[in-house]
Amino acid sequence: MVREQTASMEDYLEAIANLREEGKAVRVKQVSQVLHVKMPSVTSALKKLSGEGLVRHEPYGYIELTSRGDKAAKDVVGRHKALSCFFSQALDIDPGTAEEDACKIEHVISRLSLERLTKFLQFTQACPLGEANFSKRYKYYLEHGELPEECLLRISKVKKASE
Amino acid sequence: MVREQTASMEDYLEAIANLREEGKAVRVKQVSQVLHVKMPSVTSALKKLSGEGLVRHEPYGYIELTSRGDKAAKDVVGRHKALSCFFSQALDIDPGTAEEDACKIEHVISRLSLERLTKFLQFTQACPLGEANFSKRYKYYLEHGELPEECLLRISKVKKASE
DNA sequence: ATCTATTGTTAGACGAGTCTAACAATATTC
DNA sequence: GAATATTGTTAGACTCGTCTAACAATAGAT
Repeated sequence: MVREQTASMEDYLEAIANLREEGKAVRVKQVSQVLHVKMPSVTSALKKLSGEGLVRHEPYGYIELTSRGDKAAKDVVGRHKALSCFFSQALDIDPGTAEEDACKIEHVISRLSLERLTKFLQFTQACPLGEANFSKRYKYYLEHGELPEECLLRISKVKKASE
Repeated sequence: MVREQTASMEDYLEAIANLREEGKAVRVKQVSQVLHVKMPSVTSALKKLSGEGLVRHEPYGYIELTSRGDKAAKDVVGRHKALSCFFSQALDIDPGTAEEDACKIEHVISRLSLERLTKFLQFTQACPLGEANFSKRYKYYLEHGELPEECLLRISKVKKASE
């Protein structure tokens, strides 16, 4: 699946899908507010996306995604979630920054890197190595700039145990 | 330090800095080849960057960075290196993809996330937790889809040792 | 020193995406 | 149900960054 939409068009698809998800009426005004653009920009984007069969929109009516549009939107949303998850959980970034970065990076990251990022997150959460998990030790390292005592401690214990 | 350049202009600065670094003569042709754009695009970019005092360039002459331009370029290059390093080393992505992704993401990632990514990499490399380091275990997980034996094993050993 | 190949520049078109201004349709309110 | 407010559309300007085509300067070869 090649990336066939520009960053902007992906943003429109994503915004429509999110509004849909929140049960809100999807109208030009809403989209324009979410994306911080003026209404004519939305109209113009909708025209383009309709032309490509990703969106259904009669003038002055509600905005809907076609099944193809929905698929494309879900793809973007998935990328977004994976990224913001990675940033906030693995890197302990504040939600605001995590969102911001996800919004930008979602348009440019490769499939492979995204998949690996996800797996990395799963791994760090699945491989706790004792009572303190990886994330906790990382956060200690972030705060103090050096490895946590218990991390070094554990190494010596392991060595003893395997002797 | 706010991001004051567009992605394109950052690409030009970066390319000039890299060519410089490699000791090559920095000319319009070289830059155009590196960035896969035509020469008029380079000329036009140079005009813009000169106007902003980031580049020195007499018509038909060599291209140089001013000190401000150099600073800006070093900043981009630093972001690029941090990212490609993270992708290739922490996520075990092939160098080609790591480069590609770094090239895109370097223009949009926040300072904070970049810093954390770097620290994360340092941490995973500094916190080996025994003979097999974190990266190795992660790569095992990548290949086999489950935690390595020795990882689970170590946990029990640690538990035994601390009993 | 001239002729040719290469490199670089200028001019101008184009596509993408945004905006403002003006107008049109729909909703709301009295 | 007419007056007004809100929402949406159209038209057209603008920026950014790219391109092609045509021309100009420099470098290299004979």
